Amino acid sequence: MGAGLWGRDDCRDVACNVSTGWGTFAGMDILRTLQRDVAAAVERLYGEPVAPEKVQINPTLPEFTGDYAAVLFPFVKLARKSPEAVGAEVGELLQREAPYVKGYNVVKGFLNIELKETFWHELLQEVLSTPHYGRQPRRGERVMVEYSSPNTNKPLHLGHVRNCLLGWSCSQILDAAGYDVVKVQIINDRGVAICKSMLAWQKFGEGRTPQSEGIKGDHFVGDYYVLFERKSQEEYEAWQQTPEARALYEARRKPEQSEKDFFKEYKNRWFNEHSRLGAEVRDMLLRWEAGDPDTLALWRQMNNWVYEGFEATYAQLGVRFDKNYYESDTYLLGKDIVEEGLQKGVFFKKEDGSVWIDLTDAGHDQKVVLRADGTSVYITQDMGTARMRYRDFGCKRMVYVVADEQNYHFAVLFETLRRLGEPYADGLYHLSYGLVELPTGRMKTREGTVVDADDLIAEVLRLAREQVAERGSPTEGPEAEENIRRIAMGALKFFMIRVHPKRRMVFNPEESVDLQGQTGPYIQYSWVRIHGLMQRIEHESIDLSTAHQYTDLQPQEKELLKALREYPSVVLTAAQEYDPSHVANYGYQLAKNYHRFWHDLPVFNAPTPEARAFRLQLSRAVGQTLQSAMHLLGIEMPQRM
RNA sequence: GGUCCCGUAGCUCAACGGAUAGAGCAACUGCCUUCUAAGCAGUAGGUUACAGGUUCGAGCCCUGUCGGGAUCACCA
Repeated sequence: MGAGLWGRDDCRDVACNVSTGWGTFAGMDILRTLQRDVAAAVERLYGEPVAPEKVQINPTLPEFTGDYAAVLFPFVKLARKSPEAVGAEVGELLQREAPYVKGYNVVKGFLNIELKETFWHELLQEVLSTPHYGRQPRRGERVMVEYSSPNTNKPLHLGHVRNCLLGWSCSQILDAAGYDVVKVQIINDRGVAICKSMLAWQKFGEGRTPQSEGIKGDHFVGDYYVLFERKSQEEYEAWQQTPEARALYEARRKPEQSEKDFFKEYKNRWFNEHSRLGAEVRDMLLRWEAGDPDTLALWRQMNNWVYEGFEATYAQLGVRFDKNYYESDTYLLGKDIVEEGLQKGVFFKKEDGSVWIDLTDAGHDQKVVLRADGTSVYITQDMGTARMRYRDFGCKRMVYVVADEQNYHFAVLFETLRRLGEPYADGLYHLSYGLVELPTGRMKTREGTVVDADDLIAEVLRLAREQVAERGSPTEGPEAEENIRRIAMGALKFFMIRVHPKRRMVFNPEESVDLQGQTGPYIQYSWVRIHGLMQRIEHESIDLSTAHQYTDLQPQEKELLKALREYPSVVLTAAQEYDPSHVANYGYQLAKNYHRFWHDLPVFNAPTPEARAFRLQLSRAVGQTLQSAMHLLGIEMPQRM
């Protein structure tokens, strides 16, 4: 540090990017260049070394002149001068020595730097000539992303939609950031819940199938789950009238407790101790665990129906998985780790034989990791699957996309794995997202307010079709169908992804998804405009080689270029923070800048051939970047709107 | 009660500790005889829940208070 300012060595990164021809300094690294040169200037002027990363560079606000602003407050103390004086001195030095500076001005403690026009041309050229602009080189490191993770007793709902969209976009972003991403889901295919569906089908199904009834398999199986709950409720209500129930009520009711409240509270106990259906379900679960062939056959049949249904929904959402894990394969895992943890002294055994971990010093409680009877609990299984996945893929990072209800569970799981010394423990991340609520509050199965994923998608498609028809665009034929699908899903996806994952979000199915304003279609529309221009270039064979001769750059054009420059760092930030909303909001900003540019400045009808060439090139760069950014969110561009 | 998350315009959301807190929706005004008006421009809307503190500078960091949510199962 502090070796000469603007010496030969520096020339490489600052300026001499000669290979591209007409450029004289690197465009994309302008922030680092400014950081370094401002730091060097401060050091030269005031004799104190300054770390370049301490220099803060922001885009200049639109109401001031200049392109980028250096924040000078941190240096006024060591300079022993006013912020204005520091700005003037640093600005003067930069303008004299740095080849890329056109001018400067100082407002309060901000040094606004105006860049020469060659900088902007260089920047545009870099964006256009970089293959897959925004993608980082491969790191040779694997990351696993677990998302969706449904139960097989009911269809996917609104919450799964947010989960899937987050999981998918997060995977895409990590991929763009250079990781090799392995996308997995863990399917909860066993347990009491699916047995309820199985039993109801066995008793009341009369051999019906999804095919015979013409409904999706997941809905078909889900309907039997609901049927079971209904029959069970009927049985319960009948039971409440029996002498046995009356006696229990009189004996156990708390003072002030109403009959209704008492029986509501008693339901689980009743199901386990008195219910005939309950006994049958438990019996079925036992037969399943014992490997009874008939039970297993039924179980496979019903789950396969569900998987067919899930596949259809996943296809609509545009999400895929590299591997499925099934709870039926993993629910016994983790016991070896418990044994190991006992030996390491990470776990301890209580008198009854149950095994625990004490996390009180980490701000958590004591937690059971193995029951007294030697059977696993939820967290045992998660420890086991974590290790299995690490063996399967060697991922040192694993991301769990799971709703924030389970924050505590994952905090405990990760801390436990850390203490066990698992090699991937520091790379575990819970991508916790807030529940999707309806305007009326939380979705409740019992109240029938659950928004079904397939219904939701159908509704959004219907709305998009309506809008397309209203604008007089074609709605018939495969191409129109595909455009409608892209617009509809673009709207839905953008709506859900643009919100920070951690926030709870309110979703109004009535108004469903807007197609105007800060939306997916707004972004798609800007791309469609560009797409139209690109097609004209083809047809009319326009000469774009004079773009660099364009001199009179407009503010709208600079704004676009500034936004383009940010794209790679936005992708990196989104990957580091596991937060796709950054990319969504960036896409909106870029589209907004483009719409303004389009409105204010003629492209094809630009005043000069150079201006036209430049604006077409600029449009192309924006189009590519928009498409790339939306691709990271799983949003596809329609050919026309 | 303990722990964690969230409180920003009527609504839905932004804002690496930086300049006068920004967008969209809803409301009101304008702009299609020039590349698609799913667009653009404008008006109005704010004590960033509240009170202190840290510093050149706080919506953001710290402390407390008040509201909302989640969780604190040998359920998954």
